[in-house]
Amino acid sequence: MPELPEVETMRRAMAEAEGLQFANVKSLRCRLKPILIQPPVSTFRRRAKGRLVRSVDRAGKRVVFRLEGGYHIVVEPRMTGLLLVADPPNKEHLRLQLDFGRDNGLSAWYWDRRGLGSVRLLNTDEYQAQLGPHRLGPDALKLTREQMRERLHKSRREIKTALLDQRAIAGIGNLYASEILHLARVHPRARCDRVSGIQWKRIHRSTIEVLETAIEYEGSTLADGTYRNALNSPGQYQNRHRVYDRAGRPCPSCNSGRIRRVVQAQRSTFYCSSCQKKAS
DNA sequence: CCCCAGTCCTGCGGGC
DNA sequence: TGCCCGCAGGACTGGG
Repeated sequence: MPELPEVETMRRAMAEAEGLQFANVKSLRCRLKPILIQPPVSTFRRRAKGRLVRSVDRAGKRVVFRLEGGYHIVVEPRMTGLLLVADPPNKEHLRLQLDFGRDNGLSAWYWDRRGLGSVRLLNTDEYQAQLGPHRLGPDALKLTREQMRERLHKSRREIKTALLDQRAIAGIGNLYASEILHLARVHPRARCDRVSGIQWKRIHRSTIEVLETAIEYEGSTLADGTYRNALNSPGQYQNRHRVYDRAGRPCPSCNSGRIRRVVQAQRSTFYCSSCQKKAS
């Protein structure tokens, strides 16, 4: 499930397109229900063709190709989407081909098993409306400790649920929220308005630490094997998971507590009840 | 403001 | 062995 580290890994592979012209988009339709492509491929191609790729950025959990003329190609992988430059895990879930430049250019494929993701071409206004600051908060790797506290500390929500709110902070998903709170030794059910200053400091530091390390390891590939980097190789951060999907096993920090699984906002949360506290 | 359940979609694995 | 059902959780929506 691509979160910030996985999407950042995709972005780095796609950065090869910087300085090239967008050349073509092709639909590789499989028999499955098609993903959302907006506008339809022929219009997409006509509007984007020949435009220079000024930069390849990340907006939370989306890869954004910024084209000249104010256009943006926004790739949103959601649960099972991948951007590849090599052979895909299989052919039947290939959805789209994106070509940049000429002979020595870049061809990228969008692959998506469940098909919940999307690829969209947005103009400036559409981009602002759909991914502007009122829809997407500051990036989890860029905001300061004080910004993080300021954006969350008045809320009565539980901290784990609040970390998933992309309007508050962009990029953290279900897996890394558990990992961050375990490293920070903060209970996932702690109410934001009862989290102490020292705990905010630890949450902020842990956010940077977990996400940066996960990027170094090129993200997490879980047991279902879905996530791959652009060369179709698995990530390695799953080998460093502290709590995620490890219910019943001993806590890697205190070694005495067992990792528990609970459900918050219809999602699994993993934590250690002996080292993660609601207040301090 | 916030919470919850439902929606999209496919493949896997548990249970019988 | 085979089939069905529930679950995985990204983002979003509508109702309370």
